Amino acid sequence: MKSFVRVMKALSEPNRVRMVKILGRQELCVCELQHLFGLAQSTVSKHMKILEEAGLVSFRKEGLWIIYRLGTGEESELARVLLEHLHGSLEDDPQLAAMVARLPQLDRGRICTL
Amino acid sequence: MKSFVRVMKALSEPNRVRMVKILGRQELCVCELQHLFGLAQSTVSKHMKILEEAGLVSFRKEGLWIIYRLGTGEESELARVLLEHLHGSLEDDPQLAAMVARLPQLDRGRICTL
DNA sequence: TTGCTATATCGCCATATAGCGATATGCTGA
DNA sequence: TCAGCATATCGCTATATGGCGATATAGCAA
Repeated sequence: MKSFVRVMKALSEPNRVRMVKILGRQELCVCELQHLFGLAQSTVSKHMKILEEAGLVSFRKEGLWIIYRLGTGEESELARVLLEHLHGSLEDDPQLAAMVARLPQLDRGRICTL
Repeated sequence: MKSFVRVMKALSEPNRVRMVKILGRQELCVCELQHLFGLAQSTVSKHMKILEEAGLVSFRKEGLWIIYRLGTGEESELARVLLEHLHGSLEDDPQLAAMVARLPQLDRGRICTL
């Protein structure tokens, strides 16, 4: 029950859902997410922790950057089912679409060392 | 996005998840749920409204009783997927198991007209 | 080492929500 | 009509959570 609720809560917040959707397109570091979403760095970091603890995303370190990517859902059957459902859903969300449109212009080196 | 979050929020609360699980076994009126869960009537009613608005349960009236049953998920693909996932999951939750064990003794006529 | 940068964590505030009791609504039966 | 019961809604309180800025941590570079 605890892990079930953990996954459900993680995807009960629109910005976190969008983060998962975005990471489904390409992996991103925290400061890229911060610029895409217009949120404080601490807020993004907190969201990613919640998603990571739910088994929805994972990360690797690359120098100073923590690069997040979509999880495989292998730890949690529920996470796997929801990641699969999200793949192809919610594409009509305006805020998500706007961020997806800005994805190609993202330049990690330029944005993060500002 | 709004309907997605509505469904996820509805199943982000342990007691609501248990209510869905219980209704997967048999339909119940509000006062039966109230007695099973040991919650105030107003609390149960509020939970059921949230689940109903998410398309996870439906109800019919039978005299004074409002009898809730599991939804079919036909309005929401996400609801359908989650109801399917829940079928057979979380059976190990102690509180849920305790309530399931008490299900056979439930007697609507005796409980509700106390 | 020192300085710089990216991320994580902490402390706080505003809002959301689970819980309750009290009250309103709605149906049934006398 | 009126009385009584099941359910819904309202008002409130305590806790949870999303947001921020400030600070701590960690890694790279000089």
